[in-house]
Parts: sequence; structure tokens; C-alpha cells
Amino acid sequence: MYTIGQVSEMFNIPISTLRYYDKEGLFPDMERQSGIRKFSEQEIEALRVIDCLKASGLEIKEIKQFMEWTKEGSKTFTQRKQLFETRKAAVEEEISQLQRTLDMLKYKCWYYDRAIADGSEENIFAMLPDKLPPEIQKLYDRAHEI
Amino acid sequence: MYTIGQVSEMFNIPISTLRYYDKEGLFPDMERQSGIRKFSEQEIEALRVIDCLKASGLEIKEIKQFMEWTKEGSKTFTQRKQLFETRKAAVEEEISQLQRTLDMLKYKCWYYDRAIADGSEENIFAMLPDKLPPEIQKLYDRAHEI
DNA sequence: TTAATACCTAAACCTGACTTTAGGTCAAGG
DNA sequence: CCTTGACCTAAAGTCAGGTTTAGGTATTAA
Repeated sequence: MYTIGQVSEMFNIPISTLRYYDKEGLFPDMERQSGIRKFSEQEIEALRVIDCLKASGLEIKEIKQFMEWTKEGSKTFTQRKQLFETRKAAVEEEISQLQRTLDMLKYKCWYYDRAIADGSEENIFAMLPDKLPPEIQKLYDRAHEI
Repeated sequence: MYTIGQVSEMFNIPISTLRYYDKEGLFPDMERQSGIRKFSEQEIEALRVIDCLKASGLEIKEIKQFMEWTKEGSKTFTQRKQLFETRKAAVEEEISQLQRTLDMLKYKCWYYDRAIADGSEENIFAMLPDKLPPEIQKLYDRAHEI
């Protein structure tokens, strides 16, 4: 059993945030001893799941919904599984969006490297839009699909 | 030259957002014809960069800073390059964070698949924390480093 | 005994990134 | 001529996800 201060240290989350999560219903079964929150292994695992679902793009109230399903027992297994499948797809999509972001960033890194070496952008302008070095052209094209 | 309505369609960004970006100084050189915004190729490329920098985690005012550097010409090449290098590192870090998120999501998908098949979580509890099937154990361990 | 710590609540406040509202200009078509 | 549609502004409003404030309790340490 941990106090709020210990959990705050362990996860590097402000105490105020943990209280806010509790107020929003993310720890529906948390015990108290004379008013003081006691975080058990259950709440620790909940916190790992909260971090994960939040990182996957879920809002606090949707996470609360999940915590309520958990309380309802085995009859919500299917909903819970569905939620994780959907989140998995969303994160995979976000990663591939970030890969495209990375293509633009790599292109711009090359661009300014080159501009610094040349002292101007003139030489690069002359290569645009389709006479860039092959590897760079790929990055440029993926970053300029729109 | 495009009107705000055309750009809104091309990029699927609300007109109100484009006006907001303009007000925040993200198109410092944009021309107007009798008060009406004219988006040239320069603003179109700016918009691609805005999307990219935003996706990399930058705030609007930091993007404005970048646009100001662009106006200052070749003497800011180094700052601009540095910015893109930093953003590249940040996005790489975020992707690897999302990979860990994905590990948790995959573990939970397995978990509920199994719970549905068994009709209860009992069998899974018996395998925790270190007797899970090898592939699943890897996911579990990466998702439970804290 | 008093002072420092760690906990508690309710409610107000904050921030970033938009969005909505209310009111106006201007050109083209019926 | 008048109405429709696409543009404009300034200012207020919204929303999520916290954070801060103000005031209080309970335990421990000197």
C-alpha cells in the first residue's frame, strides 16, 4: 500500500494530478484510511493503464468509462478488448503519421545543412522540385504529398 | 495564388484556423488584395511546415519564432537547422514512447482474448508476473518497467 | 508545546488552441 | 435592385487537463 506522495514519486506525476484523476473517477475502488488514500497494486496497475490509454489519445472520461467496465466484471470483457484493439489501431496510425513528420524534419535538416555549406538557398532552389539527390528526393516527396 | 477557402479545402483545415494562424503571425509575408488574403506557394509550404512542427510538439508561438527567423535570411540558417535537429530527436523519442504504449496495448489485447476464451481472469492471474507465454512476457515486461 | 510534514477538500484559476458571434464589405447573378 | 456567397474584423466563448489557493486535520520530532 502506497501513499499519494509515494505514488507521485514513483510515477513522476504531481500529487495534484493524482487527486484530479481520483476526482474524475479513475480509481473507483481505492481504499481510504481515516480519509487518506491508500494506493494498492490495483491502483498502480490502473495508473499504468491510464498512462497507456492517455498516450493512445483517449480522454479522461473515456478512461473512466473503462474503469467502470472493469468493475462490472466478466460481462464487459468484450467491450474492454474492443477498446484496446481500437487504441492499438489508433497508435499504429499515429506512429505512421509521425514517420511522415520525420521525413519532413529530415528533409529540412538536409536543407539547412546544405544552405549553411553553400551560404545560400540558391543551389537548392535549382534542384526543386524533382532534381534533389535520390534519398532526399524520397523524403521531400513523402513530405509534399499535399 | 489561392484564397483562404481554397487552402481550407486543400489542407482540410477550417477557415477560422487559417485566420487564427495568420493573426498569430505564422504567415508574416502574406499578401492581400483589397483586404483579402492571397496564399502563394510560400504560404502553402509554410503550412506544410506548420503541420510538421505542430506534429513534432511545437507551440504556435515557437512556430512564429521560426517564421521570423526565415524572414531574417541566411544569418539564421544555423538556428533553423538546430530547431529541426531538436524536433527530429523529439519525434524519434515520441515514436519510441509510442512503441512502449503499443506493447501495453498488445498485452491487454492478448489478456482479454484469453479472458474471453477462459470465461475468467483466473488462469491469467496464475501466470503473473513471470509465467506468461514468452512473446507475451516480453510485452508485459516492457509495459511494466515502472 | 509548538512547529514541521504530509495528508485532505472545494472552488477558483490557468493555458493553449481554437471556434463562435456579431457586425460589416464587396462582386456576381437573377 | 437585391440577395447570395465568399471574404473581412474584433472580441468573446469553449474545452481539456490540469494547477493553485485557502483553509483544515493528524502525526511526529525537538
